[in-house]
Amino acid sequence: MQAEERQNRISDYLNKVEYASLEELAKHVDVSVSTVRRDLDLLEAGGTVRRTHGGARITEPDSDEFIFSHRDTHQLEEKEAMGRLCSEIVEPGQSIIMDAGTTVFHAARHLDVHKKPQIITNSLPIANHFASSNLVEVVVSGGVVYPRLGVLVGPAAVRAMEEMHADIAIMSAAGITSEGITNSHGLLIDIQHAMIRAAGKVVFCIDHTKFNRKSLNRLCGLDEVHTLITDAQAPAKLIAQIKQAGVNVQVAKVE
Amino acid sequence: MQAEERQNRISDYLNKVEYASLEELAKHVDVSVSTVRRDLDLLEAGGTVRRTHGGARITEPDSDEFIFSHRDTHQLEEKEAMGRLCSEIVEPGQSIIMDAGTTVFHAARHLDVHKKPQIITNSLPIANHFASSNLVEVVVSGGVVYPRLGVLVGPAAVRAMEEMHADIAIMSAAGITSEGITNSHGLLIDIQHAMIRAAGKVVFCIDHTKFNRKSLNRLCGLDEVHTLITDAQAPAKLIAQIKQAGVNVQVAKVE
DNA sequence: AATATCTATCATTTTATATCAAATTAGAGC
DNA sequence: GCTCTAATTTGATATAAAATGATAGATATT
Repeated sequence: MQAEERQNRISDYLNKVEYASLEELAKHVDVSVSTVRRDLDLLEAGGTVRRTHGGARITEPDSDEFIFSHRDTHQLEEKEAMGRLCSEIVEPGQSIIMDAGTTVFHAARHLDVHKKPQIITNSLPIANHFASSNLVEVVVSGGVVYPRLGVLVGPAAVRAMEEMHADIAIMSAAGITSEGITNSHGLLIDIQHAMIRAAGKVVFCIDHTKFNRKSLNRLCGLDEVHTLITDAQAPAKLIAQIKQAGVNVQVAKVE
Repeated sequence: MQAEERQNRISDYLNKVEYASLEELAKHVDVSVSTVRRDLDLLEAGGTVRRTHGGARITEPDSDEFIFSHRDTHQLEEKEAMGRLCSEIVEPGQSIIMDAGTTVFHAARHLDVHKKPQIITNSLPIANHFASSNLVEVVVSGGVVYPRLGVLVGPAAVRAMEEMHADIAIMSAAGITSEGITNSHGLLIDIQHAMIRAAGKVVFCIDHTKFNRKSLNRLCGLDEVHTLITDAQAPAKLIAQIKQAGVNVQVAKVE
Protein backbone atom coordinates (compact mmCIF):
# COMPACT_ATOMS: atom_id res chain seq x y z
CA MET A 1 0.00 0.00 0.00
CA GLN A 2 1.19 3.49 -0.80
CA ALA A 3 1.79 6.01 1.92
CA GLU A 4 -0.82 8.43 0.67
CA GLU A 5 -3.46 5.76 0.32
CA ARG A 6 -2.69 4.58 3.81
CA GLN A 7 -3.07 8.07 5.20
CA ASN A 8 -6.39 8.42 3.46
CA ARG A 9 -7.57 5.21 5.01
CA ILE A 10 -6.45 6.36 8.43
CA SER A 11 -8.22 9.64 7.90
CA ASP A 12 -11.40 7.92 6.73
CA TYR A 13 -11.32 5.54 9.62
CA LEU A 14 -10.92 8.38 12.08
CA ASN A 15 -13.75 10.20 10.45
CA LYS A 16 -15.94 7.23 11.20
CA VAL A 17 -14.93 6.40 14.71
CA GLU A 18 -13.80 9.89 15.70
CA TYR A 19 -11.10 8.48 17.95
CA ALA A 20 -8.76 5.50 17.74
CA SER A 21 -5.68 4.22 19.51
CA LEU A 22 -2.39 3.78 17.70
CA GLU A 23 -2.60 0.00 17.94
CA GLU A 24 -6.08 0.04 16.52
CA LEU A 25 -4.97 2.14 13.58
CA ALA A 26 -1.85 0.03 13.04
CA LYS A 27 -3.97 -3.09 12.86
CA HIS A 28 -6.51 -1.45 10.60
CA VAL A 29 -4.03 -0.42 7.92
CA ASP A 30 -1.66 -3.29 8.68
CA VAL A 31 1.58 -1.46 9.31
CA SER A 32 3.72 -0.87 12.36
CA VAL A 33 2.90 1.58 15.08
CA SER A 34 5.92 3.65 14.08
CA THR A 35 4.51 4.22 10.63
CA VAL A 36 1.14 5.14 12.02
CA ARG A 37 2.87 7.68 14.21
CA ARG A 38 4.61 9.24 11.24
CA ASP A 39 1.40 9.26 9.21
CA LEU A 40 -0.45 10.94 12.02
CA ASP A 41 2.26 13.59 12.28
CA LEU A 42 1.69 14.42 8.64
CA LEU A 43 -2.06 14.37 8.97
CA GLU A 44 -1.85 16.57 12.02
CA ALA A 45 0.28 19.05 10.11
CA GLY A 46 -2.47 19.06 7.52
CA GLY A 47 -4.89 19.94 10.27
CA THR A 48 -7.39 17.13 9.76
CA VAL A 49 -6.27 15.13 12.75
CA ARG A 50 -5.20 15.83 16.28
CA ARG A 51 -2.82 13.61 18.18
CA THR A 52 -3.52 12.54 21.71
CA HIS A 53 -1.60 10.29 24.04
CA GLY A 54 -1.97 6.82 22.73
CA GLY A 55 -4.16 7.70 19.81
CA ALA A 56 -5.59 10.28 17.50
CA ARG A 57 -8.85 12.06 16.94
CA ILE A 58 -10.29 13.94 13.99
CA THR A 59 -10.48 17.66 14.45
CA GLU A 60 -14.17 18.34 14.68
CA PRO A 61 -15.74 21.26 12.92
CA ASP A 62 -16.07 22.38 16.55
CA SER A 63 -12.57 23.72 16.32
CA ASP A 64 -11.64 26.41 13.89
CA GLU A 65 -10.39 25.16 10.62
CA PHE A 66 -11.45 28.49 9.23
CA ILE A 67 -8.71 29.98 7.16
CA PHE A 68 -7.25 32.37 9.70
CA SER A 69 -4.65 30.37 11.48
CA HIS A 70 -2.14 29.78 8.74
CA ARG A 71 -2.75 32.94 6.78
CA ASP A 72 -1.72 35.39 9.41
CA THR A 73 1.36 33.75 10.83
CA HIS A 74 3.54 36.81 10.25
CA GLN A 75 1.93 39.06 12.76
CA LEU A 76 0.76 36.24 14.93
CA GLU A 77 2.75 37.37 17.97
CA GLU A 78 1.39 40.87 17.73
CA LYS A 79 -2.15 39.69 17.25
CA GLU A 80 -1.89 37.38 20.21
CA ALA A 81 -0.64 40.23 22.35
CA MET A 82 -3.44 42.47 21.13
CA GLY A 83 -5.92 39.70 21.86
CA ARG A 84 -4.68 39.41 25.44
CA LEU A 85 -4.86 43.13 25.97
CA CYS A 86 -8.31 43.28 24.48
CA SER A 87 -9.62 40.55 26.77
CA GLU A 88 -8.52 42.58 29.78
CA ILE A 89 -10.92 45.36 28.90
CA VAL A 90 -13.89 43.08 29.34
CA GLU A 91 -15.65 43.20 32.70
CA PRO A 92 -17.42 40.15 34.14
CA GLY A 93 -20.93 39.63 32.84
CA GLN A 94 -20.74 42.14 30.04
CA SER A 95 -22.39 41.69 26.68
CA ILE A 96 -19.92 41.92 23.84
CA ILE A 97 -20.45 42.32 20.15
CA MET A 98 -17.61 40.66 18.29
CA ASP A 99 -16.84 41.53 14.72
CA ALA A 100 -15.58 38.98 12.21
CA GLY A 101 -11.85 39.27 11.61
CA THR A 102 -8.62 37.62 12.57
CA THR A 103 -7.64 40.15 15.23
CA VAL A 104 -11.02 39.91 16.90
CA PHE A 105 -10.84 36.15 16.71
CA HIS A 106 -7.61 36.25 18.68
CA ALA A 107 -9.28 38.44 21.24
CA ALA A 108 -12.04 35.85 21.52
CA ARG A 109 -9.51 33.11 22.13
CA HIS A 110 -8.04 35.01 25.04
CA LEU A 111 -11.31 36.00 26.59
CA ASP A 112 -11.74 34.53 30.04
CA VAL A 113 -14.88 32.40 30.01
CA HIS A 114 -15.08 32.64 33.77
CA LYS A 115 -16.08 36.26 33.32
CA LYS A 116 -19.29 34.78 31.91
CA PRO A 117 -19.57 37.18 29.03
CA GLN A 118 -22.48 37.28 26.64
CA ILE A 119 -21.14 37.18 23.10
CA ILE A 120 -23.00 38.54 20.10
CA THR A 121 -21.35 37.77 16.80
CA ASN A 122 -21.74 37.17 13.09
CA SER A 123 -18.58 35.08 12.93
CA LEU A 124 -18.88 31.32 12.80
CA PRO A 125 -15.31 30.74 14.03
CA ILE A 126 -16.03 32.80 17.11
CA ALA A 127 -19.38 31.09 17.69
CA ASN A 128 -17.67 27.71 17.37
CA HIS A 129 -14.97 28.71 19.75
CA PHE A 130 -17.42 29.38 22.52
CA ALA A 131 -19.99 26.74 21.64
CA SER A 132 -18.36 24.08 23.78
CA SER A 133 -18.46 26.12 26.96
CA ASN A 134 -21.68 26.60 28.79
CA LEU A 135 -20.34 29.45 30.79
CA VAL A 136 -20.64 31.74 27.81
CA GLU A 137 -23.91 32.68 26.19
CA VAL A 138 -23.45 33.12 22.48
CA VAL A 139 -25.94 34.90 20.27
CA VAL A 140 -25.46 34.48 16.55
CA SER A 141 -26.85 36.87 14.00
CA GLY A 142 -28.54 35.21 11.09
CA GLY A 143 -27.34 35.63 7.54
CA VAL A 144 -25.67 34.05 4.57
CA VAL A 145 -22.33 32.37 5.20
CA TYR A 146 -19.50 34.05 3.37
CA PRO A 147 -17.45 31.09 2.13
CA ARG A 148 -14.04 30.34 3.61
CA LEU A 149 -14.24 33.10 6.21
CA GLY A 150 -17.39 31.89 7.89
CA VAL A 151 -18.83 35.36 8.30
CA LEU A 152 -22.57 35.85 8.27
CA VAL A 153 -23.54 38.65 5.91
CA GLY A 154 -26.58 40.09 4.15
CA PRO A 155 -29.71 41.92 5.23
CA ALA A 156 -30.63 39.34 7.86
CA ALA A 157 -27.29 39.90 9.59
CA VAL A 158 -27.71 43.68 9.46
CA ARG A 159 -31.22 43.49 10.84
CA ALA A 160 -30.14 41.17 13.65
CA MET A 161 -27.43 43.59 14.72
CA GLU A 162 -29.79 46.54 14.56
CA GLU A 163 -32.00 44.82 17.12
CA MET A 164 -29.16 44.16 19.54
CA HIS A 165 -27.70 46.14 22.34
CA ALA A 166 -24.37 45.45 24.01
CA ASP A 167 -21.91 46.94 26.47
CA ILE A 168 -18.92 46.69 24.18
CA ALA A 169 -18.24 46.12 20.51
CA ILE A 170 -14.87 44.65 19.61
CA MET A 171 -14.19 45.56 16.00
CA SER A 172 -11.54 45.23 13.34
CA ALA A 173 -10.93 47.14 10.13
CA ALA A 174 -8.68 47.39 7.08
CA GLY A 175 -7.40 50.94 7.47
CA ILE A 176 -7.03 53.79 9.93
CA THR A 177 -5.97 57.41 9.40
CA SER A 178 -6.47 60.64 11.30
CA GLU A 179 -9.70 61.03 9.36
CA GLY A 180 -11.23 57.82 10.59
CA ILE A 181 -11.54 54.13 10.02
CA THR A 182 -12.20 52.36 6.73
CA ASN A 183 -12.93 48.81 5.67
CA SER A 184 -12.82 47.01 2.38
CA HIS A 185 -15.70 44.62 2.42
CA GLY A 186 -18.87 46.25 1.20
CA LEU A 187 -20.94 43.44 2.62
CA LEU A 188 -19.56 44.04 6.07
CA ILE A 189 -19.87 47.80 6.29
CA ASP A 190 -23.59 47.87 7.01
CA ILE A 191 -23.24 45.19 9.66
CA GLN A 192 -20.35 47.00 11.30
CA HIS A 193 -22.32 50.26 11.32
CA ALA A 194 -25.12 48.47 13.12
CA MET A 195 -22.64 46.97 15.57
CA ILE A 196 -21.17 50.35 16.42
CA ARG A 197 -24.62 51.85 16.93
CA ALA A 198 -25.64 48.93 19.14
CA ALA A 199 -22.71 49.14 21.54
CA GLY A 200 -22.16 51.46 24.46
CA LYS A 201 -18.42 51.33 24.00
CA VAL A 202 -16.54 50.76 20.76
CA VAL A 203 -13.15 49.05 20.82
CA PHE A 204 -11.11 48.66 17.66
CA CYS A 205 -8.28 46.13 17.32
CA ILE A 206 -6.08 47.30 14.48
CA ASP A 207 -2.49 46.18 13.93
CA HIS A 208 0.24 48.52 12.67
CA THR A 209 0.04 47.38 9.04
CA LYS A 210 -3.34 49.08 8.74
CA PHE A 211 -2.07 52.46 9.88
CA ASN A 212 -2.11 55.32 7.36
CA ARG A 213 -4.08 53.16 4.97
CA LYS A 214 -7.43 53.97 3.47
CA SER A 215 -9.73 51.29 2.21
CA LEU A 216 -12.78 51.53 -0.01
CA ASN A 217 -15.53 52.20 2.47
CA ARG A 218 -15.63 54.65 5.32
CA LEU A 219 -16.67 52.90 8.49
CA CYS A 220 -16.64 55.61 11.14
CA GLY A 221 -14.86 58.68 12.44
CA LEU A 222 -12.42 58.63 15.34
CA ASP A 223 -15.02 60.37 17.50
CA GLU A 224 -17.07 57.20 17.50
CA VAL A 225 -14.16 55.10 18.80
CA HIS A 226 -13.66 54.74 22.55
CA THR A 227 -10.58 52.54 22.63
CA LEU A 228 -8.02 51.53 20.03
CA ILE A 229 -5.82 48.54 20.61
CA THR A 230 -2.76 48.18 18.43
CA ASP A 231 0.78 46.80 18.55
CA ALA A 232 4.13 48.38 19.30
CA GLN A 233 5.09 48.87 15.67
CA ALA A 234 2.32 51.34 14.97
CA PRO A 235 3.66 54.79 13.96
CA ALA A 236 3.92 57.10 16.96
CA LYS A 237 2.85 60.16 15.02
CA LEU A 238 -0.52 58.78 14.00
CA ILE A 239 -1.05 57.34 17.46
CA ALA A 240 -0.54 60.83 18.90
CA GLN A 241 -3.10 62.27 16.49
CA ILE A 242 -5.59 59.57 17.36
CA LYS A 243 -5.10 60.20 21.05
CA GLN A 244 -5.69 63.89 20.45
CA ALA A 245 -9.02 62.99 18.88
CA GLY A 246 -10.04 61.62 22.27
CA VAL A 247 -9.43 57.94 21.69
CA ASN A 248 -7.99 55.82 24.46
CA VAL A 249 -5.08 54.12 22.67
CA GLN A 250 -3.54 51.00 24.17
CA VAL A 251 -0.40 49.44 22.76
CA ALA A 252 0.08 45.69 23.18
CA LYS A 253 3.58 44.55 24.01
CA VAL A 254 4.81 41.25 22.65
CA GLU A 255 6.22 39.16 25.46
CA MET B 1 -8.57 3.27 27.13
CA GLN B 2 -6.88 6.54 26.35
CA ALA B 3 -7.15 9.71 28.36
CA GLU B 4 -9.13 11.68 25.86
CA GLU B 5 -11.83 9.12 25.28
CA ARG B 6 -12.05 8.38 28.97
CA GLN B 7 -12.74 12.02 29.75
CA ASN B 8 -15.46 12.09 27.15
CA ARG B 9 -17.07 9.07 28.70
CA ILE B 10 -16.91 10.62 32.13
CA SER B 11 -18.46 13.76 30.74
CA ASP B 12 -21.21 11.84 28.99
CA TYR B 13 -21.91 9.78 32.07
CA LEU B 14 -22.19 12.88 34.20
CA ASN B 15 -24.55 14.36 31.67
CA LYS B 16 -26.78 11.39 32.20
CA VAL B 17 -26.70 11.05 35.95
CA GLU B 18 -25.93 14.68 36.78
CA TYR B 19 -23.91 13.62 39.81
CA ALA B 20 -21.59 10.70 40.48
CA SER B 21 -19.11 9.67 43.15
CA LEU B 22 -15.47 9.13 42.32
CA GLU B 23 -15.76 5.39 42.91
CA GLU B 24 -18.75 5.21 40.64
CA LEU B 25 -16.89 7.01 37.88
CA ALA B 26 -13.77 4.93 38.43
CA LYS B 27 -15.75 1.75 38.03
CA HIS B 28 -17.61 3.09 35.02
CA VAL B 29 -14.49 3.88 33.00
CA ASP B 30 -12.42 1.16 34.65
CA VAL B 31 -9.47 3.13 35.96
CA SER B 32 -8.23 4.05 39.40
CA VAL B 33 -9.73 6.79 41.51
CA SER B 34 -6.51 8.79 41.16
CA THR B 35 -6.93 8.95 37.43
CA VAL B 36 -10.55 9.96 37.74
CA ARG B 37 -9.44 12.76 40.02
CA ARG B 38 -6.96 14.01 37.48
CA ASP B 39 -9.50 13.73 34.68
CA LEU B 40 -12.04 15.67 36.66
CA ASP B 41 -9.49 18.41 37.31
CA LEU B 42 -9.06 18.79 33.58
CA LEU B 43 -12.77 18.67 32.89
CA GLU B 44 -13.38 21.23 35.59
CA ALA B 45 -10.82 23.52 33.99
CA GLY B 46 -12.83 23.16 30.80
CA GLY B 47 -15.87 24.37 32.68
CA THR B 48 -18.19 21.47 31.92
CA VAL B 49 -17.90 19.80 35.29
CA ARG B 50 -17.78 20.93 38.87
CA ARG B 51 -15.96 18.99 41.57
CA THR B 52 -17.57 18.25 44.89
CA HIS B 53 -16.32 16.33 47.88
CA GLY B 54 -16.27 12.74 46.84
CA GLY B 55 -17.66 13.24 43.40
CA ALA B 56 -18.49 15.56 40.57
CA ARG B 57 -21.54 17.05 38.95
CA ILE B 58 -22.30 18.55 35.62
CA THR B 59 -22.39 22.35 35.67
CA GLU B 60 -25.39 22.71 33.42
CA PRO B 61 -27.33 19.53 32.91
CA ASP B 62 -28.87 19.10 29.52
CA SER B 63 -31.31 16.53 28.30
CA ASP B 64 -29.24 13.63 27.16
CA GLU B 65 -31.48 13.33 24.16
CA PHE B 66 -29.37 15.87 22.35
CA ILE B 67 -25.80 15.09 23.13
CA PHE B 68 -24.09 15.41 19.82
CA SER B 69 -22.02 12.33 19.76
CA HIS B 70 -21.28 10.12 16.81
CA ARG B 71 -19.30 8.01 19.15
CA ASP B 72 -21.80 5.23 19.58
CA THR B 73 -20.43 3.09 16.85
CA HIS B 74 -23.43 0.76 17.02
CA GLN B 75 -25.80 2.94 15.14
CA LEU B 76 -23.10 4.69 13.21
CA GLU B 77 -23.40 2.39 10.22
CA GLU B 78 -27.16 2.82 10.13
CA LYS B 79 -26.93 6.57 10.38
CA GLU B 80 -24.34 6.70 7.64
CA ALA B 81 -26.59 4.59 5.41
CA MET B 82 -29.56 6.83 6.18
CA GLY B 83 -27.45 9.86 5.40
CA ARG B 84 -26.50 8.46 2.00
CA LEU B 85 -30.07 7.61 1.16
CA CYS B 86 -31.23 11.02 2.27
CA SER B 87 -28.72 12.78 0.08
CA GLU B 88 -30.08 10.95 -2.96
CA ILE B 89 -33.45 12.61 -2.54
CA VAL B 90 -31.96 16.04 -3.14
CA GLU B 91 -32.19 17.43 -6.68
CA PRO B 92 -29.54 19.80 -8.07
CA GLY B 93 -30.05 23.44 -7.13
CA GLN B 94 -32.70 22.83 -4.51
CA SER B 95 -33.01 24.81 -1.33
CA ILE B 96 -32.90 22.60 1.73
CA ILE B 97 -33.78 23.33 5.32
CA MET B 98 -31.68 21.17 7.58
CA ASP B 99 -32.69 20.50 11.14
CA ALA B 100 -30.18 20.14 13.98
CA GLY B 101 -29.57 16.55 14.95
CA THR B 102 -27.07 13.79 14.47
CA THR B 103 -28.99 11.97 11.75
CA VAL B 104 -29.44 15.14 9.75
CA PHE B 105 -25.80 15.94 10.23
CA HIS B 106 -24.89 12.65 8.62
CA ALA B 107 -27.16 13.48 5.74
CA ALA B 108 -25.32 16.78 5.37
CA ARG B 109 -22.00 15.01 5.25
CA HIS B 110 -23.16 12.86 2.36
CA LEU B 111 -24.78 15.63 0.40
CA ASP B 112 -23.14 16.13 -2.95
CA VAL B 113 -21.90 19.72 -3.09
CA HIS B 114 -21.80 19.53 -6.87
CA LYS B 115 -25.57 19.58 -6.82
CA LYS B 116 -25.09 23.17 -5.65
CA PRO B 117 -27.75 23.08 -2.99
CA GLN B 118 -28.80 26.04 -0.94
CA ILE B 119 -28.73 25.09 2.71
CA ILE B 120 -30.79 26.77 5.39
CA THR B 121 -30.00 25.66 8.91
CA ASN B 122 -29.91 26.50 12.57
CA SER B 123 -27.11 24.00 13.24
CA LEU B 124 -23.56 25.29 13.62
CA PRO B 125 -22.00 21.90 12.85
CA ILE B 126 -23.86 21.80 9.54
CA ALA B 127 -23.00 25.41 8.74
CA ASN B 128 -19.35 24.69 9.46
CA HIS B 129 -19.40 21.63 7.31
CA PHE B 130 -20.40 23.59 4.24
CA ALA B 131 -18.61 26.83 5.05
CA SER B 132 -15.41 25.81 3.29
CA SER B 133 -17.10 25.10 0.00
CA ASN B 134 -18.16 27.94 -2.23
CA LEU B 135 -20.40 25.68 -4.27
CA VAL B 136 -22.93 25.63 -1.48
CA GLU B 137 -24.79 28.66 -0.29
CA VAL B 138 -25.46 28.42 3.42
CA VAL B 139 -28.04 30.53 5.22
CA VAL B 140 -27.89 30.49 8.98
CA SER B 141 -30.81 31.41 11.18
CA GLY B 142 -29.91 33.69 14.01
CA GLY B 143 -30.39 32.73 17.61
CA VAL B 144 -28.75 31.77 20.86
CA VAL B 145 -26.23 28.93 20.73
CA TYR B 146 -27.33 25.94 22.72
CA PRO B 147 -24.08 24.83 24.37
CA ARG B 148 -22.33 21.67 23.22
CA LEU B 149 -24.84 20.97 20.48
CA GLY B 150 -24.26 24.15 18.55
CA VAL B 151 -27.94 24.58 17.76
CA LEU B 152 -29.35 28.04 17.38
CA VAL B 153 -32.52 28.42 19.40
CA GLY B 154 -34.84 31.11 20.70
CA PRO B 155 -37.29 33.57 19.16
CA ALA B 156 -34.78 34.91 16.65
CA ALA B 157 -34.29 31.41 15.25
CA VAL B 158 -38.05 30.85 15.01
CA ARG B 159 -38.60 34.16 13.28
CA ALA B 160 -35.81 33.48 10.81
CA MET B 161 -37.33 30.17 9.83
CA GLU B 162 -40.78 31.68 9.49
CA GLU B 163 -39.42 34.04 6.88
CA MET B 164 -37.81 31.28 4.83
CA HIS B 165 -39.06 29.14 2.06
CA ALA B 166 -37.39 25.97 0.82
CA ASP B 167 -37.96 23.01 -1.48
CA ILE B 168 -37.21 20.38 1.14
CA ALA B 169 -36.86 20.18 4.89
CA ILE B 170 -34.70 17.38 6.26
CA MET B 171 -35.76 16.80 9.83
CA SER B 172 -35.07 14.57 12.80
CA ALA B 173 -37.10 13.76 15.89
CA ALA B 174 -37.07 11.82 19.13
CA GLY B 175 -40.11 9.62 18.60
CA ILE B 176 -42.52 8.31 15.98
CA THR B 177 -45.79 6.39 16.34
CA SER B 178 -48.82 5.86 14.14
CA GLU B 179 -50.22 9.02 15.67
CA GLY B 180 -47.39 11.23 14.54
CA ILE B 181 -43.99 12.56 15.35
CA THR B 182 -42.78 13.93 18.68
CA ASN B 183 -39.67 15.66 19.95
CA SER B 184 -38.35 16.30 23.40
CA HIS B 185 -36.86 19.71 23.44
CA GLY B 186 -39.32 22.54 23.90
CA LEU B 187 -36.90 25.08 22.51
CA LEU B 188 -36.73 23.26 19.21
CA ILE B 189 -40.39 22.52 18.66
CA ASP B 190 -41.31 26.01 17.52
CA ILE B 191 -38.38 26.15 15.16
CA GLN B 192 -39.21 22.77 13.69
CA HIS B 193 -42.83 23.80 13.19
CA ALA B 194 -41.62 26.81 11.26
CA MET B 195 -39.31 24.61 9.22
CA ILE B 196 -42.10 22.25 8.27
CA ARG B 197 -44.36 25.14 7.26
CA ALA B 198 -41.56 26.68 5.21
CA ALA B 199 -40.79 23.61 3.15
CA GLY B 200 -42.57 22.23 0.12
CA LYS B 201 -41.55 18.70 0.97
CA VAL B 202 -40.85 17.31 4.44
CA VAL B 203 -38.36 14.47 4.88
CA PHE B 204 -37.80 12.89 8.28
CA CYS B 205 -34.69 10.86 9.13
CA ILE B 206 -35.55 8.69 12.10
CA ASP B 207 -33.64 5.59 13.13
CA HIS B 208 -35.32 2.46 14.50
CA THR B 209 -34.64 3.27 18.16
CA LYS B 210 -37.17 6.11 17.94
CA PHE B 211 -39.98 3.91 16.71
CA ASN B 212 -43.00 3.43 18.98
CA ARG B 213 -41.65 6.10 21.25
CA LYS B 214 -43.46 9.22 22.31
CA SER B 215 -41.62 12.24 23.52
CA LEU B 216 -42.87 15.31 25.35
CA ASN B 217 -43.95 17.56 22.53
CA ARG B 218 -46.02 16.74 19.50
CA LEU B 219 -44.25 17.94 16.38
CA CYS B 220 -46.59 16.96 13.55
CA GLY B 221 -48.94 14.32 12.21
CA LEU B 222 -47.97 11.76 9.61
CA ASP B 223 -50.07 13.61 7.02
CA GLU B 224 -47.52 16.40 7.08
CA VAL B 225 -44.64 14.04 6.28
CA HIS B 226 -43.78 13.32 2.66
CA THR B 227 -40.88 10.94 3.11
CA LEU B 228 -39.56 8.96 6.03
CA ILE B 229 -36.05 7.56 5.96
CA THR B 230 -35.18 4.90 8.48
CA ASP B 231 -32.94 1.86 8.86
CA ALA B 232 -33.55 -1.83 8.39
CA GLN B 233 -34.15 -2.57 12.04
CA ALA B 234 -37.30 -0.48 12.24
CA PRO B 235 -40.38 -2.59 13.13
CA ALA B 236 -42.22 -3.70 9.99
CA LYS B 237 -45.62 -3.31 11.57
CA LEU B 238 -45.26 0.38 12.29
CA ILE B 239 -43.65 0.97 8.90
CA ALA B 240 -46.72 -0.55 7.27
CA GLN B 241 -48.99 1.74 9.25
CA ILE B 242 -46.94 4.76 8.31
CA LYS B 243 -47.05 3.79 4.65
CA GLN B 244 -50.81 3.45 4.89
CA ALA B 245 -50.95 7.02 6.15
CA GLY B 246 -49.54 8.06 2.79
CA VAL B 247 -45.88 8.50 3.73
CA ASN B 248 -43.18 7.42 1.30
CA VAL B 249 -41.02 5.23 3.54
CA GLN B 250 -37.48 4.43 2.48
CA VAL B 251 -35.34 1.94 4.37
CA ALA B 252 -31.57 2.41 4.27
CA LYS B 253 -29.54 -0.74 3.88
CA VAL B 254 -26.16 -0.97 5.59
CA GLU B 255 -23.48 -1.98 3.13
C1' DA C 1 -13.25 12.01 67.41
C1' DA C 2 -14.13 9.05 63.57
C1' DT C 3 -14.47 8.72 58.89
C1' DA C 4 -13.98 10.03 54.38
C1' DT C 5 -11.76 12.69 50.96
C1' DC C 6 -7.96 15.40 49.18
C1' DT C 7 -3.01 16.49 48.04
C1' DA C 8 1.51 15.18 47.08
C1' DT C 9 4.70 11.80 46.01
C1' DC C 10 6.80 7.78 43.83
C1' DA C 11 7.39 3.26 41.56
C1' DT C 12 5.38 1.10 37.63
C1' DT C 13 3.55 1.02 33.25
C1' DT C 14 2.53 3.13 28.99
C1' DT C 15 3.55 6.15 25.24
C1' DA C 16 6.72 9.30 22.64
C1' DT C 17 11.14 10.53 20.43
C1' DA C 18 15.32 9.58 18.12
C1' DT C 19 18.13 6.52 15.80
C1' DC C 20 19.53 2.84 12.79
C1' DA C 21 19.46 -1.30 9.87
C1' DA C 22 16.53 -3.67 6.59
C1' DA C 23 13.23 -3.29 3.01
C1' DT C 24 11.27 -0.92 -0.54
C1' DT C 25 11.14 2.28 -4.24
C1' DA C 26 13.04 5.43 -7.93
C1' DG C 27 16.15 6.57 -11.25
C1' DA C 28 20.35 6.04 -14.28
C1' DG C 29 22.82 3.54 -17.42
C1' DC C 30 23.18 -0.27 -20.43
C1' DG D 1 13.54 -4.77 -20.58
C1' DC D 2 17.17 -5.49 -16.82
C1' DT D 3 20.66 -4.43 -13.09
C1' DC D 4 22.81 -1.61 -9.99
C1' DT D 5 23.04 2.29 -6.88
C1' DA D 6 20.96 6.15 -4.20
C1' DA D 7 17.17 7.79 -1.78
C1' DT D 8 13.33 6.99 0.71
C1' DT D 9 10.34 4.47 3.66
C1' DT D 10 9.56 1.21 7.04
C1' DG D 11 9.91 -1.49 11.42
C1' DA D 12 12.44 -2.19 15.51
C1' DT D 13 14.82 -0.66 19.53
C1' DA D 14 16.92 2.12 23.19
C1' DT D 15 16.17 6.11 25.78
C1' DA D 16 13.20 9.99 27.36
C1' DA D 17 8.80 11.59 28.80
C1' DA D 18 4.22 10.93 30.33
C1' DA D 19 0.35 8.84 32.51
C1' DT D 20 -1.23 5.70 35.91
C1' DG D 21 -2.21 3.45 40.42
C1' DA D 22 -1.00 3.07 45.05
C1' DT D 23 0.14 5.08 49.32
C1' DA D 24 1.00 8.25 53.27
C1' DG D 25 0.11 12.36 55.52
C1' DA D 26 -2.95 16.58 55.48
C1' DT D 27 -7.54 18.37 55.35
C1' DA D 28 -12.31 18.42 55.36
C1' DT D 29 -17.08 16.42 56.73
C1' DT D 30 -20.12 14.15 59.91
